[in-house]
Amino acid sequence: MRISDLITEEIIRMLNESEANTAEIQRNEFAGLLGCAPSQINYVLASRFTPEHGYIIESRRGGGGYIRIKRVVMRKSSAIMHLINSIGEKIDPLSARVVIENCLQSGFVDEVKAKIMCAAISNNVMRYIEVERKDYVRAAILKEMLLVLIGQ
Amino acid sequence: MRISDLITEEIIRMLNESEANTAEIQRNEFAGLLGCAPSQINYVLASRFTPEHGYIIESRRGGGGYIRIKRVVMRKSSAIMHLINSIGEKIDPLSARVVIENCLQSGFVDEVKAKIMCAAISNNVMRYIEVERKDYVRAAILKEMLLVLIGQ
DNA sequence: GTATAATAAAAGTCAAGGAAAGTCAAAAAA
DNA sequence: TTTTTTGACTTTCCTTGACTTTTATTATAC
Repeated sequence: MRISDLITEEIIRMLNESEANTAEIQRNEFAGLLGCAPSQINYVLASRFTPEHGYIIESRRGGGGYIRIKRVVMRKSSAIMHLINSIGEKIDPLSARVVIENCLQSGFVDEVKAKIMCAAISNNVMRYIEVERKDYVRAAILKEMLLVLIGQ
Repeated sequence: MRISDLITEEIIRMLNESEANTAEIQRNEFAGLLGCAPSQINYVLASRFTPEHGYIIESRRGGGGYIRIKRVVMRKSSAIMHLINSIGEKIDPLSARVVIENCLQSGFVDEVKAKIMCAAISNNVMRYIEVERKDYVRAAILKEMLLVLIGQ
């Protein structure tokens, strides 16, 4: 079996194990582990983990450097639609946070947008709402904001 | 983990704790605390706390010397602060739209963020709120979201 | 007592070296 | 021919230490 396939499989395995669809490696260490030349990692990333394949690579040189492979979830809009449907007509604060965190991890929103969304459903807002309505209002706000994302 | 990151984190922490967005250190003491060479402090400041990053450094040598790191609060922040104050405790739908439009025009937000903010205070959300409370809830949501922008 | 000189206590500069990742072309394998 | 593998070389970033400059304090001269 090709070493390239080994590398590919190992990265995929790491991605599958990761909650955030992200694998982080140290190139030299990783190469040593799999018994190949460090630059072969670059070859595999360049040939099989491109944006066209649905991946984003970040890296950093120097001491403590790393290579981070992110799997971007395609069919963004259907994923968001799914999220919206899962919310239903009400949602508790914690679940709402999870939904937003999910969007952030999946790359549907950046950090600022995530913060804006959190702010919109924060306790500072919700204290103006009658207790028995909070979950419904929270769901309404969240869903409206998520709908915007589908258009992007 | 890199020592540079430690230094960075510690400075940021001090800045966050400071009311005046200012951190003051003694280079040698600080380096000793974090276990690094004193000149590494200079490296971190030169590479991560430049004016382009939004910081200003002042220092003084000799006995009782110091390094002062100021986080520059840009005009943006005070402008947004002003906006928030102008909203008060309630706002009607039209004025809210104007505020958001303002942020868009001023470049404080991009189009997607503006749409998200509009969505959060849209009629689809507001219909869950009792009529006499709508303006207050709208103001609360809007102000919370604007607060996020100050951090950017 | 004041002015000057010596000393000490800081911070600044810079270059060398090390620790990573990136590039590219040639050789090998499929 | 195309894909894989390797290694030499490059670039970027981090760390350290030797040396310099500035400022404050103390000692000395008058």
